[in-house]
Amino acid sequence: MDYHKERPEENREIGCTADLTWTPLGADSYFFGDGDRDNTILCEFGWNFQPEEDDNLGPTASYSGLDLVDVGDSFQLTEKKSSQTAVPIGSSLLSSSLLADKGVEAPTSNPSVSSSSGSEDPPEKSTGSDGKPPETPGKAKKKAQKRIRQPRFAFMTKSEVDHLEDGYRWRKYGQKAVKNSPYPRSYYRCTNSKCTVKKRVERSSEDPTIVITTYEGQHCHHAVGFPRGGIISHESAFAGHLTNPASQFYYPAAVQVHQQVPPSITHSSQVPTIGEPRVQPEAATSSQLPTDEGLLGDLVPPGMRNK
DNA sequence: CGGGTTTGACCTGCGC
DNA sequence: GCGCAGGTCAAACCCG
Repeated sequence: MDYHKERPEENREIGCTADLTWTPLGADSYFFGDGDRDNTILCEFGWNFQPEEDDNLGPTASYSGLDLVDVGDSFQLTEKKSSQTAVPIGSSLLSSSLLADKGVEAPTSNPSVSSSSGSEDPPEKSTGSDGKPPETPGKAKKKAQKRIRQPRFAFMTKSEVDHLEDGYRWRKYGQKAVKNSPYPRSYYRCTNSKCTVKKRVERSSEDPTIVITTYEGQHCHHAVGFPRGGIISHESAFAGHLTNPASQFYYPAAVQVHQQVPPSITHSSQVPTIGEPRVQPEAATSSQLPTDEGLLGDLVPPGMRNK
């Protein structure tokens, strides 16, 4: 079942080639969900999405010349007519919180809580790879077991700057040219030594004004806070992005999220998430707060809610 | 001097 | 098996 929908603004077409439904969440966003499959995608100016299931009967969507394709344990954002993987996605914090908002048990995939068996190591140097000489234990371990993917999620943001402020401190550890794109992809790692969160930042080759940010993992610590006074209370991998005046963000107001939850979303409960323990401090915290506004609440400082 | 960035090399996964 | 592309490392460099 294919259908298309015109965005109210800019008349940008969002193509959808899956049996899913678009549910308006406000002027700039839609929920793209299929309750039966526990997949939810929040499309904003760019989009946030979360394949929430392990069985991954994911949707295939397209936006601005990109295809979102379910490829098993992750999603791929690929350029049309190209097999190149641009943004693989796992599960996202976004829906996690959103679901929590709905009183639905949020998926928990806390990378900080070492995933799958304590074998998961301090990622940092575990990849002693790069090694020329000796095979460090870490390397051996890495070879022994497949690299475990942390939950990921990505979103697109219209911004002039590549690296958006999100309340956390990041250290850039690499940059690579991306095939079929004139823009390089930057790799960042949370500066907190105990935190394994990483993020990739790249510009859309289709629309240079759009920055595609992909987060992997969840922070195991508090954000450093924002200059404008807000200390991020709960963990959110992207607790902000709103402090940069040069950026244009399209996060729907949390209120809207509450009010316009598409029925389908509520099905997104069981959502295990990549075989990780459910215990997740962050999620727990979120769901406990009566007035919690979910991740979007985390994202959007009160003063910014009604853009 | 400490912390962050740059950048070339290396490793790994995947498709052909 | 090979080549390509993505991802990571780490030395060199930069900056406050």
